[in-house]
Amino acid sequence: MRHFTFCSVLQGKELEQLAGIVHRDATAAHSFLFQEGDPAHEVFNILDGTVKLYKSLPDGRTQITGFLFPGDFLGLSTKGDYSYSAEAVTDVRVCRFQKRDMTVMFKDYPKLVDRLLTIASDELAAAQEQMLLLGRKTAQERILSFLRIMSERAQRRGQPASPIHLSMSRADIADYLGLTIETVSRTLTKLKDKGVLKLPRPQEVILAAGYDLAAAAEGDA
Amino acid sequence: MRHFTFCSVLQGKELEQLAGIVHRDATAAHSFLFQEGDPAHEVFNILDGTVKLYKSLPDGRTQITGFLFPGDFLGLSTKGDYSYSAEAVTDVRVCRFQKRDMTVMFKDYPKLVDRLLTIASDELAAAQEQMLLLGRKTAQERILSFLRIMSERAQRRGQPASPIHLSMSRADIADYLGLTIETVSRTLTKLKDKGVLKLPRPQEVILAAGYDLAAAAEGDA
DNA sequence: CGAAGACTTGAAACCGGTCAACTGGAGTGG
DNA sequence: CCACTCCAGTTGACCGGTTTCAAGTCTTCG
Repeated sequence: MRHFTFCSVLQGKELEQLAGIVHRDATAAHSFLFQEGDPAHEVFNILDGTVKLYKSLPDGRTQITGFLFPGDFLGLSTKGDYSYSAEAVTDVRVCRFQKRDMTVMFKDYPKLVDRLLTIASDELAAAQEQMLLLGRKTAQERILSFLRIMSERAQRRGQPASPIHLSMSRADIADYLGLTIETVSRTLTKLKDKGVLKLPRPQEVILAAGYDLAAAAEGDA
Repeated sequence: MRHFTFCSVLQGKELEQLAGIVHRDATAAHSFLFQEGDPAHEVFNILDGTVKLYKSLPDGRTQITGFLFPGDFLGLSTKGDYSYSAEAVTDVRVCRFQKRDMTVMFKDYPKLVDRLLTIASDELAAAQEQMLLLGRKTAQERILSFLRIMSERAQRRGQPASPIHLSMSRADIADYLGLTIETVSRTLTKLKDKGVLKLPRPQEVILAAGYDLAAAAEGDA
């Protein structure tokens, strides 16, 4: 299936109707799309770049709950206030629209409801998978799971499975996997020494051909 | 707000219409409602008892992603196959109906769509909170967070905030918090020795009056 | 070329895990 | 009625993977 964004679909079909409803916007790396506690009346669709979602404790400890890439939605299934923060990891382009306008779209395009539920279902399944990772996997399994996730999402965007380009820092990877930056770095080095992967640059991972990433990420030797 | 189940609401209003659609059922403790990989065509509403949802790794390591109590839904936002297993912790009574029948209900009761999205949104927020717990909290913070969650959910069902009745075993608590049963036990003992709580029986926790559980669960001294 | 920041590497400490023994209450049967 | 068994929960001693603290190295960019 071909990769596409919600916005581009809308453009093709209902451009005039949606003029003044859908807005395009650019956001610089490290700036917020919104923060925990902000009222959630906007929905975003990522056009380009990487966004991180996270929650923090009072003393600063942080857990990244997900990364967003082109085509992904943000804020769709959020009611009331945002319960997490969204920050641009790289420079980002998004399209945004008011949630109340989406209700209007529901009436005209009832299939959107189904699509929305599918997205919510996928998000929840990913969240449960991440709980398994955070609660029960070793550092090495977490790193391999992370590489697998990044590789599969790149493929869904039409990119090759390997090399994997990591647009986020070691600190972000650590905050996503519930580890420290040192453990992330050490574990990658160990995998490199084992011949599982190559690291020509810190942000580029080349997987060894024939390595069963999925099995290794689940602890199957 | 008064506690009620979806089923009881339906009963009052649309009993005849739904005859043959909604079924009541009893399930013994430790038996499955469904397992990971089963096709997801049923939706459940818990009437009585406790249910656990979990995912496992090939070697048996298990992460419980949530507990369900009377009034809670199960399978609502699941598309395709279940990506997790659901098992009765205690004897359980549920009401069940086919998801395809729910689509019919959508047409007659459009507010259900909104309610559905609210449930999905709440589930996702809880999942993110749990990721923060699993990725970044200490054993003591996890136990206190757990007690807080159990207490608040009991209150939503019209029960007092304390004493807290734990219907699940130490093993289930451990699998929910990403710990071992020994650490769960030790941490509870430590909190008892500090005077934070009393443990008249393993499944009954009495919180010290005036103790700020919410703050302690987030690491505020 | 120099500075700043990201990443890596090393050594030591520590929190929670592992392994093992003990306790206590519920249920059973002599 | 009491001894026995069973199993969940508790407690203790030790271990080890990950964190912490502290240097190093590499890259980028002015």
